[in-house]
Amino acid sequence: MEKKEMGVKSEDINIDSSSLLNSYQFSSVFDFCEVEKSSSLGFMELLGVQDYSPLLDVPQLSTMSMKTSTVIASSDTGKDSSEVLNQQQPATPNSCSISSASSEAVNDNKTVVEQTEDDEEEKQKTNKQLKTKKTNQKKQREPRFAFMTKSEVDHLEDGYRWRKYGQKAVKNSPFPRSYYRCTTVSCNVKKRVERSFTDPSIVVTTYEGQHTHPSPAMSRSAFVGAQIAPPDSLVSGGFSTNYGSVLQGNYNYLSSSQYHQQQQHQHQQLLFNTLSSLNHHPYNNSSAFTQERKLCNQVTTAAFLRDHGLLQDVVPSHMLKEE
DNA sequence: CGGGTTTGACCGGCGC
DNA sequence: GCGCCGGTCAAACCCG
Repeated sequence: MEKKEMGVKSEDINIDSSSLLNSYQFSSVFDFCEVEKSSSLGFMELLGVQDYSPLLDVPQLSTMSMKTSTVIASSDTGKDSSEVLNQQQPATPNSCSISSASSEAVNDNKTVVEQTEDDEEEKQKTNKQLKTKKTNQKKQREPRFAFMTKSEVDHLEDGYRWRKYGQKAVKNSPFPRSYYRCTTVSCNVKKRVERSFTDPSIVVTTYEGQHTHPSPAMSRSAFVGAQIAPPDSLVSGGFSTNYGSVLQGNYNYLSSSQYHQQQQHQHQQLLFNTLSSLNHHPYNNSSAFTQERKLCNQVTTAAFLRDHGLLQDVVPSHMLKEE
C-alpha cells in the first residue's frame, strides 16, 4: 500500500472560529493528539478536564477532529483504532504530538493450562493452542498514551523499572522499536520506544496500561523520609528524566483517588516536559512548526489552567503567557 | 545466580 | 489462501 504523507496540516484547521475559542483550544488537543475524537476524550480525562460534554455538540469541532483523524489514519486504513500513534512517519517532522487512546475492557488473560504430556514439543504446541483459544475473543487493548520527546537516548528514565522483551525493525525506518514491560509483578504496563526516522532526535514513547503501583523512585522517596527533593536528584527522592525532572513526592499512604491524581499529574508533567523540549527544537523556525507550536502552547495552557492546583506550581509563567 | 538483553521463531490480524 | 507486519515468546546470552 502506498504510504501517504501524514500530518496535521494547519490549513485543515479552521482557526478563525473565534466564537469557538474554547472549542478551538480543545480541538487543538484533538489535532495534536492525532487521535480520533473518541480517543481524544480519554486524553481530556488524562489532562484533568472534567467536563468536556459540551464539546461533543460542536459540529466544527467534530469536523475538525475527524478531518485530522482521517489524515492520520489514511496511511494505513482499517488499523486498530486504538493504535493511534503507530506512525511510520511522524505528523510533521517538527510537530509535537501527544497521543492518547482508550479502549474498554481489559483482557489480560494469559493463563497457560498445565499439561501432563511427556513430549515437550507436543506440550508446548498444546499450550500455545490453548493460549490461542483463551485469547480468541477480540483482544482488548489497554489505554495508550504516546509522547514524542526530543532526546539523545532511546529509553527515557521515567521512574519505573522496565524489562525489554522484544525488539523489532520498523518498516520504512532504520530505527528499531523496542518493547518493554514493567518489571513489577501483577503490573502489566507496557511501553514501546521508537525513534522517529524523519527526525532522529525525537523518541516516540507509547505507554499501554496503568501502573498498579507507585514508581520505585517514589517508593524510595517515601522510604527515606518522603521529603521533597531538589529537581534532578535521584538519591534523595525525585528522579530526573532526559526531558526534565519528573515530579517527586510522597506516594505512600495515598488513597486510590489520590494515587490516580498523582499518576495523572505525572502524565501531565511528562507532557509538559515534552512540550518544553520541543519549544527549543532547532528547526522550529519553519512557519508550519511555529503555527503548530502556537497551537501546542494553547493546548497546554488551556489544559493546565483547568488543572486546579496540580500544575500551576510547575508550569513557568512564561510558558503560560508565551505567544 | 538473578535479573536484564538479544534475537530468531511464532502467532494473530489484516489486506490482497 | 497467502504474505506481510506488529507484537510476543523464550532460549541463549550477558553482566554485576
